[in-house]
Amino acid sequence: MPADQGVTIVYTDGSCHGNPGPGGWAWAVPNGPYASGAEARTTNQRMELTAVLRALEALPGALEVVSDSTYVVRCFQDRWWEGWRRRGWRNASGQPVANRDLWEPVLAAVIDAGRAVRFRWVKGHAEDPMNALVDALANRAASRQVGERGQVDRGALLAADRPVP
Amino acid sequence: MPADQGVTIVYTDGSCHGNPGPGGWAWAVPNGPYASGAEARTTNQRMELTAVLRALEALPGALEVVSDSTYVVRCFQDRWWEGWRRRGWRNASGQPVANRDLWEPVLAAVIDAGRAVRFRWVKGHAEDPMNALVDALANRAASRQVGERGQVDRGALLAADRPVP
RNA sequence: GGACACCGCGUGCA
DNA sequence: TGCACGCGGTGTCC
Repeated sequence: MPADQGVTIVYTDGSCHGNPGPGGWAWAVPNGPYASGAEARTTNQRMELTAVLRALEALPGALEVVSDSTYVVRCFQDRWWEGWRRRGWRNASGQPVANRDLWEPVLAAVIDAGRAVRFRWVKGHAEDPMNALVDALANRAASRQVGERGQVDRGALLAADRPVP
Repeated sequence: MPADQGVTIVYTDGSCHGNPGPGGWAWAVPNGPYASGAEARTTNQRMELTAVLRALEALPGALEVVSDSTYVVRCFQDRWWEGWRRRGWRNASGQPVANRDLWEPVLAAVIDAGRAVRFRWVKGHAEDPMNALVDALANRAASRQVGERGQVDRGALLAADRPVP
């Protein structure tokens, strides 16, 4: 029996037209639920982070979060958050850590809650179909400035999905 | 008397079937000379640039180069070349500047020579008949893989010229 | 100095 | 519809 037993895999992504500008986020579980949302003016990093936060809030149990953002993944893999807390939320350059209002609830939900959450990085715009799916969802949310919820098709992932006109 | 007195206007264009693939370039002066050439395997950008370089070599005096390539025009209008030289021929992403072997002689012939050369952008596939002419010439060169030289008809610019099958 | 992402633009094609 | 060729910029970290 693999150690991954019971771990939910969730893909996350964010997009932001203009950066800063109108943005969108999305998460999706293969053959499971998905959700997306939008913000009128934000940054790419905030949308990547928001996608993770919304997934943490919506999904119970052990998680594997798959993202193409090293900003998100390396915070945990390289334990950036330890340095941030030790230095009173200053980064290595002595500047205030950006997006602290999002990082704090994320760390609370992962580190402080002692929850089993693993982060995995995948290259963007590559072969991974689930990464392509959340990319399309986040992009659509950013363009339409609305959120969606639903169930990922088990067949062709994005058959009915096309770029927004 | 306009300041443009004595400025030769030259239209340039490049094409490339497949990109990368067999390509062609062309330049033409309204009611003046034209030239075209071909290459067996190249890119669209290299052909656009080559068209400019050949025009600079062939035509004396002050020039107005008209191109539908922002790649070519914005290098001068936005002074990309200054950044490239400052950064040791790295682009803004830190990668080596592409087509440096063509950019260097072009910059030498324009910037370093202190020559009066202006660049103007026109939308491709629009109403401009001279842009259509050099597009047809470059396309024909790419398809036939041969060069041509001649004189632009003063009448209907492209009466005998049609897209190559 | 390094890395990833997010965009914007035009051209060239299939 | 989607790909390749190329550029500039911001968001963020180490």
